[in-house]
Amino acid sequence: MISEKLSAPECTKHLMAVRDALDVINGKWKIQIIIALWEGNTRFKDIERRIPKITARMLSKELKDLECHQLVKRTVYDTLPVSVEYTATPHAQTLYPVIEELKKWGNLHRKKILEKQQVPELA
Amino acid sequence: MISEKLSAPECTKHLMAVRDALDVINGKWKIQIIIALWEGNTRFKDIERRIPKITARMLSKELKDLECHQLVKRTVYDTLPVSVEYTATPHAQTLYPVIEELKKWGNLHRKKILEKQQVPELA
DNA sequence: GTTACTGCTATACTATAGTATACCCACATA
DNA sequence: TATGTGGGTATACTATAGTATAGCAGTAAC
Repeated sequence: MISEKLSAPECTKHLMAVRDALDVINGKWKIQIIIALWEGNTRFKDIERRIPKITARMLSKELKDLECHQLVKRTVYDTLPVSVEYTATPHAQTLYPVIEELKKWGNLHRKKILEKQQVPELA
Repeated sequence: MISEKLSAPECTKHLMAVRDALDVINGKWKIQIIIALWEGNTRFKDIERRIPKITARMLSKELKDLECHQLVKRTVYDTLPVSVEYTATPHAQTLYPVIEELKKWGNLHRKKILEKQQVPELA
């Protein structure tokens, strides 16, 4: 179904793109963080509180990763004490359809798995 | 942009669905394996040869995972010696749009990242 | 002066993913 | 008898992701 149109090198290229995407959104926290930002949580502690069980260490690391991938912008305000604002970039917005597809498929898959677990003592 | 329509528990539910999806397709090999099956590679050694650098150990483990998630069907034929056929299930087909979105976004993201790396000595 | 909040970092650990290498059985071929 | 193929498993390792806990600097509130 894919191979009909693609040569092997082309196919490898597509696989690389999929890998690239997964590498960026992979892990337990990245999508949660992006969504938290979309919800309007912009301060470090706000995000930390919004996402259950995340540690400061992970949040810090993941924010840096996301910034590096240009999905998050970090702005430091020269207040006393300094306040730091994290915002999702326009580029992060382009992830929306991906997340939607993942969400849809996650729900579909859950139903599929549960469906088989039912009807155990039918026959 | 998401929060406007969703209460916190609803949002958590959606996050769970995304997590479920990522848990299934996550890792270096699963999508590659599914695509190899779509391409018509059905025998263990065929798949192993089709996917560069995968080891028998990983292939074996990943095929079991995928079977457990009902994305792959394993059929043993009573030949001498036994031959084993792996096929993608119809349920695996439902992953197609997800993979497409990941591919599209992977390409978009690559362009985005490269775009910034250019123009270093413009000004 | 003590407590608490913000925005982190450091250290040490566990758990999971992935790699490398060798090996197994049953059969076929030379 | 040796070598190769199909379909794997066993053992041991490394690397990365994630957890747990503590602490620090600056400020502010009581």
